[in-house]
Amino acid sequence: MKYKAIKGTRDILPEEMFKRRYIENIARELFERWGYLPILTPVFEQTELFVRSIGETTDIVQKEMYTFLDRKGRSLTLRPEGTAPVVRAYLENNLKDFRNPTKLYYFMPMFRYERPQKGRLREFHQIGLEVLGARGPDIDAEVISILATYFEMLRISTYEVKVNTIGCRKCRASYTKKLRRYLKDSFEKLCVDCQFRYEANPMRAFDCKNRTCHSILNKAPQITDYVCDECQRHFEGVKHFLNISGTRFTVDKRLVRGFDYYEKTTFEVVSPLLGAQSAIGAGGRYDPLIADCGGEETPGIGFAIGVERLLLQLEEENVSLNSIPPVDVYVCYLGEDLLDKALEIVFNLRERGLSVDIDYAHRSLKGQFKVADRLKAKYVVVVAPEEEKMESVKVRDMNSGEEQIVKKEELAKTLMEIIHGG
RNA sequence: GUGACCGUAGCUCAGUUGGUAAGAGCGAUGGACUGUGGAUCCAUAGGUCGGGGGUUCAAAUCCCCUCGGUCACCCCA
Repeated sequence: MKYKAIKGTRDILPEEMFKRRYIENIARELFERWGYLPILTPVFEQTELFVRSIGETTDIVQKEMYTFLDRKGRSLTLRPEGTAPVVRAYLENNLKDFRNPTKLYYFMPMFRYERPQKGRLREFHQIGLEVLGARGPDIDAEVISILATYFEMLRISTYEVKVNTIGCRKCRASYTKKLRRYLKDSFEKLCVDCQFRYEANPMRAFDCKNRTCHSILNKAPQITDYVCDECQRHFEGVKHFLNISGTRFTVDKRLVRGFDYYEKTTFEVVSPLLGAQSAIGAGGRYDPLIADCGGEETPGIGFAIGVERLLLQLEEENVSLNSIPPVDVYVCYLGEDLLDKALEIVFNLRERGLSVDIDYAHRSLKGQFKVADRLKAKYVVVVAPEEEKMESVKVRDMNSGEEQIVKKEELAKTLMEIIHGG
């Protein structure tokens, strides 16, 4: 084979497409019931949008973006995440005048140049949701609880919702000083990554899995103990409203997000079943982002779910999803000269709304039945000379094996009745 | 970007110390059953042994490079 799907990408074949459509449909149904509307943004954007929103020093911007020049030398980037594009679209289209707050959801592919592993691809898909223009902790709780509700609707049970606050820019600045002061004494013991983080963003050290770092950070001052009064009140509010909504969650003081635009509330849904890439969904509040993108001061919050990880989780939990649906009727014909008659029936039944198929590979009758079986056909209609003489066909119930002769003029009605009516 | 393991038919795999082993099962197609599927039996098709180079009389097998996969680090959905 000459060509292959490029590293970290894959084809999504029919069987998986139906599973994806199922989880997508559940998301649509749920999100729209809660007042969220769909949006789709272009796969690429000006590189600058991502650099400024996600943050110059983040891994995504520094080494994971698919960035290229177009034919006029403009730098473009395949979107690595959904929030910045949605914010851009919100501002560009003045969506605040359409609905305020603006509640949106999306289902889009994302691109990151990473080394593929379980639950991590270079092209992957996210189901995401954003609320622009709502400031209070009540909306934070709504966003987190819709995420949890979604998992419940999918019958996922082995997961945990973690919630934290990372403070706003003001309180984070003073906290960062305190954290640096604490880390200074053990600086030599930190791993090289954390030594780098010490300067760039010391809070990220809480994510470090290095044992030494982990134990050092265990005794470090916690952001939750140092946030300003407003952030503290906000966080208490989030927990309060989460309790009202009946959402189960745990507070994880080590939960830090990787994008610069987050502040205050952060949250994550993790599963113990997925290996190293355990976050199925995650998000947070990003109040500074909209102003950073050139809009007026507007609060925002949202999350994204990794579709491939969600599918892995469903697999791990043995949740059975409908895949390729069976056909209602498979039409067989005995002899080439009855093809015309068979096709008339096929078109007629399709017009009535039944899913109908026929053999185009000129198989023997037995071969046609085998195909019917493989397609899980509920009924087979046989067009054959003997019945044709009586303007009739034979109808076989593929489950029971029972057969009956049916007048052609009554065929559609009869089939509609036994398939839908019964 | 780093490391470990792994690439043989559409799928799952077997292939001995390098020496007629290019093989099995499943699947596909056809037949036994000339008008009937899900069972059985038979037959057929399908492979540059991931790719390239090297060692050798001889390479799926040994060596090097490369591409890809898997998992972990890292990062994150």
